[in-house]
Amino acid sequence: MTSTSGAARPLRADARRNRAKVLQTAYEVFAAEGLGVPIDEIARRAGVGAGTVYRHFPTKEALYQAIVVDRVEHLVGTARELAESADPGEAFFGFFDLMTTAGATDKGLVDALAGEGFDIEAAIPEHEQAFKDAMRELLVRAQAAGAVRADVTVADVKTLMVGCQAMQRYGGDTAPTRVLEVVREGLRPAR
Amino acid sequence: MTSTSGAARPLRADARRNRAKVLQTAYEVFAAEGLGVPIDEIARRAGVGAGTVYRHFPTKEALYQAIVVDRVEHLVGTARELAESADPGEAFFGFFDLMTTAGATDKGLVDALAGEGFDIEAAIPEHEQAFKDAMRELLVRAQAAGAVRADVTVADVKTLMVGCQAMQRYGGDTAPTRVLEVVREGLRPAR
DNA sequence: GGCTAACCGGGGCGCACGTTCCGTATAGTA
DNA sequence: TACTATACGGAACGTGCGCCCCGGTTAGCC
Repeated sequence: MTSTSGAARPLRADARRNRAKVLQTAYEVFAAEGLGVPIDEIARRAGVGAGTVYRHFPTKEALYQAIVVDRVEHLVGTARELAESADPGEAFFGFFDLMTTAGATDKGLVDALAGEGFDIEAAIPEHEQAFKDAMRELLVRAQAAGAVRADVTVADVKTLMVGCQAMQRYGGDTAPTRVLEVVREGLRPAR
Repeated sequence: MTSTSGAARPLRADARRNRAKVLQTAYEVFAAEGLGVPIDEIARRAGVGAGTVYRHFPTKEALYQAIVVDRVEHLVGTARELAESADPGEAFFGFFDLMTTAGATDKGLVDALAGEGFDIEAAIPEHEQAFKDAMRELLVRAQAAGAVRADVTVADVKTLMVGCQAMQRYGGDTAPTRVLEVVREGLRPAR
């Protein structure tokens, strides 16, 4: 939840407060209801005017870009921590679960990953890259340990994650446990 | 691509022609670009006025409901044919492929299944039911033949299909073959 | 050919949403 | 306390889209 870039003059106290409130509110609302929520609504829930939102984030896309970047950075951090852990297979599947769970709780992230509303890869290529790198680490280790089939690529895994997130979001009547279990099983080496 | 219900007075020739043109155009456009395309655009491409579209389909939702119903009926028919076929496992996975392929070529269907824009289950419960019944037939036979793990339900399979469609639609850089292969593998009985 | 009911087109209404503008309030400073 | 740069709020604007309406046209029938 930090700033966008280069150090401009320090914000006035009220401005910094409002910026934080907007960011926090937007994070919660987007996570709960997806990227379709109007700016006015976010402003209202944050207790500020719409103009204030636009002063801090020149465009709606800039707003959830800030949020998604933060989210992705966290995920990358977690992935790196997991890569240190003992069991490569456990680490990989732990991260896989984390990502799919994130999809269940954060509708905004799913929208973003699915390109619903804006295009991550084009908007923040370096974060996309960092994410892929972290995941590659987990993947190759798990594959070397024989926990994951050798022929899947990082792109495959990412695609599978998106699919699993869609399942979580969609499958209302299904317990998510079993469908995720199916995908995990499919990722294991052939019998 | 038939009518909605009860036999009203037969349509005039030009009306029937226009209705067909709209339906055909809408089918193609929705499939190619999803349900987000404006009615005016469909009217334009069909070579009619927007008013004409609304005379035949009182609402945008009614329009793609007509299309989705038609699509689902076809799929159910195919599922029943497959259920007759020799190898239950082949039949099941053949249908699974068919559904995921449908997702790749028909963006509108994916939107509809995912509840993006409207809710199938609420709108056309009897078709939803027929779809589930046909799929159950395929599933239990495949399970009895030991081709599919015994603990997955019809709802699970449907959820997995939606997920696979999302993968197709999303995974631009990935060859869809491998990710679908992973899911299929996961559906097989435990080793 | 003439008559009427059915149908057509496309302009227009209402609403939602992203974005901008400007008069007002306030934090920071001397 | 007085002064100013900075920030605030929310009314207002433009656009896009679903949907309706009405003057003109045409199919079907005598």
